Amino acid sequence: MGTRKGKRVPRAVREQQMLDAAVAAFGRHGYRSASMDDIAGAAGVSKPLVYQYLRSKEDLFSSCIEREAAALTKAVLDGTRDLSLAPDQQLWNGLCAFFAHTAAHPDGWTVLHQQAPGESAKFAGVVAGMRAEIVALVTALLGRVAHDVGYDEGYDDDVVDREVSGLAHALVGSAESLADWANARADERPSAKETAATLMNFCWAGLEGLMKGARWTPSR
Amino acid sequence: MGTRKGKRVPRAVREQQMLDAAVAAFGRHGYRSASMDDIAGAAGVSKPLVYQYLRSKEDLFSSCIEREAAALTKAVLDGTRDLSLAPDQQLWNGLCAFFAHTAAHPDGWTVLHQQAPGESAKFAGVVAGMRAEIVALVTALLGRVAHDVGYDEGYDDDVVDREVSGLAHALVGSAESLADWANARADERPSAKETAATLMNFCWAGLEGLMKGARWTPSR
Amino acid sequence: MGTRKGKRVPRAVREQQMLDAAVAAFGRHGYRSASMDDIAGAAGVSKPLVYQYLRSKEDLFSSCIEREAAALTKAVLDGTRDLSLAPDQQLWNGLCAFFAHTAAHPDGWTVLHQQAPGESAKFAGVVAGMRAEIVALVTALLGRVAHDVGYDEGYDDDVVDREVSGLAHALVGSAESLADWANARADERPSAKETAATLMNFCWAGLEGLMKGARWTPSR
Amino acid sequence: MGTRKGKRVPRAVREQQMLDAAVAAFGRHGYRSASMDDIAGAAGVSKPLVYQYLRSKEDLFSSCIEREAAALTKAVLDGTRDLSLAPDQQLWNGLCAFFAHTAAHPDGWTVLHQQAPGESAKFAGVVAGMRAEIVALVTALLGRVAHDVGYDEGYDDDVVDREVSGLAHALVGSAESLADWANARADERPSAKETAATLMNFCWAGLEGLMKGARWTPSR
DNA sequence: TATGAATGAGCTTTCATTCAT
DNA sequence: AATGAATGAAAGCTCATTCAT
Repeated sequence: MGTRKGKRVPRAVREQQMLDAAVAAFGRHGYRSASMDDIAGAAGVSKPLVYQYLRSKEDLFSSCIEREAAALTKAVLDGTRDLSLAPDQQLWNGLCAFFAHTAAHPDGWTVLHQQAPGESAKFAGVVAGMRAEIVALVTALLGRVAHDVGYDEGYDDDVVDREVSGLAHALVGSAESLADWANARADERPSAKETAATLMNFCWAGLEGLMKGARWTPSR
Repeated sequence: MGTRKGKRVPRAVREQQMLDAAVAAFGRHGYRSASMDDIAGAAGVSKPLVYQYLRSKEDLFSSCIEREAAALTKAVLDGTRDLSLAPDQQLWNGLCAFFAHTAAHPDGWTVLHQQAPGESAKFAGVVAGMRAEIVALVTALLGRVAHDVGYDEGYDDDVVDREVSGLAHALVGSAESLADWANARADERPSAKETAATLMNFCWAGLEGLMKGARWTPSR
Repeated sequence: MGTRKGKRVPRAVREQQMLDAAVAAFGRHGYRSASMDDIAGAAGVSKPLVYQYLRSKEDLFSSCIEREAAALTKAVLDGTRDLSLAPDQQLWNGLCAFFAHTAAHPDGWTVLHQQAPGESAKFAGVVAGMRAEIVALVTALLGRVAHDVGYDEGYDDDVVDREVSGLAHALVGSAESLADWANARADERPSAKETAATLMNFCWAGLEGLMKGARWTPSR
Repeated sequence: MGTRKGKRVPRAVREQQMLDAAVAAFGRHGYRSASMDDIAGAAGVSKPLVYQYLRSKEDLFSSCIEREAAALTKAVLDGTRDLSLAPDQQLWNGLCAFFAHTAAHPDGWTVLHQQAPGESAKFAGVVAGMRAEIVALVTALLGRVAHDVGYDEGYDDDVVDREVSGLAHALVGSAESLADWANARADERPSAKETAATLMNFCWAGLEGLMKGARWTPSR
C-alpha cells in the first residue's frame, strides 16, 4: 500500500525524494546536525544510495540550496512577469508570490535564509546570487516609479541610483524578515496576501512620500 | 611581558577571554563547526579549564548568546533613554546605537542573528526575548507617533495595535537586514549614521504618510 | 564501430577482457585499493556481469594470479625446453624469456611479485608454487653444472644439495629484483637481453669459481 | 600487574607502543587490511589517541616506514663502520648486520619490503631512499675491490662504473630475497651468519672471478 | 588554578555484493 | 547476455567530555 520496501524507482524520481527529505532535515536541524542516516531514512532509502546519487553531504546541501533557490526565484519572476501592469501592481504580485512560496515551502525557505548563509561561503554564494537577482528586480521597479513620478529630475543619476538601491535592499530585507515572522506563528498565521499587504502598505506609502521629496534629517 | 605561559589570571577575566574567543569562533564557523579545541586554543587556555568554567559547549554557547544579547539590548536602550526627545529623534538615536554596536561587534551580531536561531530552540529563545524587547520599544515609539498625529482617532484600539505592531516588525526586520548588509562590505562600509539615515529616511516618510491615512490597496 | 554499448561478446572473450582490466587495476593500485567498480568500468562492462563470470573479488584476484603465473611459468619453461644445450646456454635462454615476459607484462609481474604475497596466504600459495617450480628448474641446472665440473666428488650429496639449493634461491632472488629494477626505469630501460647479461655475467663467473672450490670464509 | 587499563603513560612512550603495534599489523595484514581499530586495540589504547598522536592512517604508515627504514639503515651502517677492515670483511659485517636485523624485526622488514612499495608512491619514496643509501654503500665497497685488483685499468671509468653499479644492485637484490627466504621458514631458520655466509660465498667467488676478467657471453 | 592523557559515541564515506528486469 | 537500482557492513576520522596530576 503505497511506497513499500524495495520498490525500484527511476533515478530522477528518487533524487527528488532525497532532496525533499534533505531539505526538510537541513531546514529543521541545520546542516551539521542533520545526519545522512536521518536523511536517507526519511527518504525511505539506504545511505549508500544517497551517496551514489548526490555524491557527498556538501553536494547534497548544495543541490538543496540550488533547487530551492531556483524554485523561489522562478516563483517571484513568474509573479512579476506581466510588464504591462503598473509598478505597484507588479510589486504586489511579486510579494504575494514570494510570501506564498515561502509559506508553502517553509523548510526550503529556512535552508535558504537561515542555514546556508551561516555555513561556509561555499554555500552562501548561491543564496547571495538569488538575492542579488531579486534585489535587481526590485531596483528596476523602484527605478520605474521614480521616473514616473519625475523624482529623478534635478538630481544626479548617481545619487538617485544609490538611494533607490538602498531602498530596494531595505525592502527585500523587510520581506525576508516578514516571511520568517509569518512562518514562525503556526496558529493564526497571516495569509500570503495579508503579509504582502502589510509590507505593501508600509513601503508604498513611504515610497510615495519619499519620491515627492519628503525626507527625514536629524535635527542636528 | 605579554600573555605568557602559566599566567595565573582571575576567574572573571579568564571567563571573558573564553567568551571572546567563543563568540569569534561561533560567529565565524557556526555552533557545530567551531570546536572546543579551537576555542580553548584561541583563548590561550587548555580545554579542561573551559569546561571547568563554562561546563559544556551548550552552556558556553548560551553564555555567549546571553552576553551578546544583553550588550546589544543595553546599547539600544541607552540610545533611546532620553524620553524627552521627539519620537523620531529617539528612533534615530536607537538606530544609530544599534548599527554602531553591530558594526563594532560583528561576530556577536552574527552569533545572535545568523547562528543562534538556526540551532535548537534552546538557543533561539534568548534571542527571541531580546528581539521582543526591542520590538516592544519600537512599538511604543510608533504608538506615540500615532497618538501625536491623531491617527488613532476613529479606529478600534485593536486595529491600531495590530497595524502598529506589524509596522514595528517590518522596521526591526529592515534594521536587522541592513546590519548584515553593512557588515558584509568590508571596504566602503557605510557608517552607522549613514545606515541609520537610509532606514530612517525610508521608514519615517512612510510612517508619516501612513499615519495620515495614505493606504495602498490592490486594484482588484 | 568499435566497442560500443550493448555489444554481445562471447563469454570466453569477455572473461579475458575482465582479467586484463583486473590485472592492470590490481597491479597499479593493489588488491584492496582496486575497486570492482573500477575494474568493471575499465573492462567496459557492468559490475553484475563481473560477478556473474568471476564470482567474487577473491576469485577474480585468484584467477588473475593463476593466469599470470601460468603464463610466466610457460614462458620460462619454453625458454629452457631445449635440453641439448649446454647448461649456461639453457640458463641464459630462461633468463631472457623471464625478463622479456616481465617486461611485456609489467602489471602481471607486479601482481605476482608485489601484490599477491603481501595479501593473505590464500593468494601467496599460487605464487609460491610457481616460484618453487622455477627454483627447481634452476636447481636442476646447477646440479648439472656441478656434476660436469666434478664438484660433487668427495662431498656428501646432502651438503651439495643444500648448497646448490641455496645458490638457486639466491639466483632466482636476483632475477626477481632485477626484473623490478628494470621495470622501474621507464626511460633508458635495459632490454631483456641486457638485464639477462648482467645477471648471467655476475652469477656465471661466480658459479664457475665456486664449483672449483673457491670459497669465502670470515677471517675469524 | 603489568600495563593495566587507564595507565597514564608519557607521550613518547605511547607513540612507540603505537608504532610497534602498527608495524606488526601492517606487516601481517598489509596497509589496507590493517584497521585502525585493530592497531589501537593492539597498542592497548583507544582509537582517538592514535589519531591525536599520529594524525592519520597515512601518517601512521609513513611513521612506521621511516622508523623501520632508519633502524635498518643504522644497523647496516653501524656494521660497516670500520673502514680499516678489508672490503670483504666489511661486506661480511654489513650482511650479518642486515640479516640479523631483518630476522629480529620481521614485521618491520615485511613492511619495508613487501607492503610499502606496493602502496602509493607516497610511501615507496622513503623505502627507495633507504635502498639507494645501501646500494651506494655496496657500490663503494665494490669500487674499492675493483681498484685493489687493478680491474679498472684499461677500461673506461664509465664502463667500470656501470658494471659495478649493476653488480651492487644484483647483490642487494639477492640479500633482500634471502632475507625474505630466511624469514619464511619458521622452523630450521638459518642464522643470520649462515645466510650471510651463503650469500658471501656466492658473490665473493663471483666477484673475484669477474674482476679478473672472467666474463660470460652467449655462444652467439 | 591549570593541564596532558585518554576515551565513548557518532558521523561521513566506501565497498563488495545482490535483486529485479 | 547484461544492467540500473539498492543495501549491509565496516572503515577512517572527529568531537565533546573527563580523569589524574
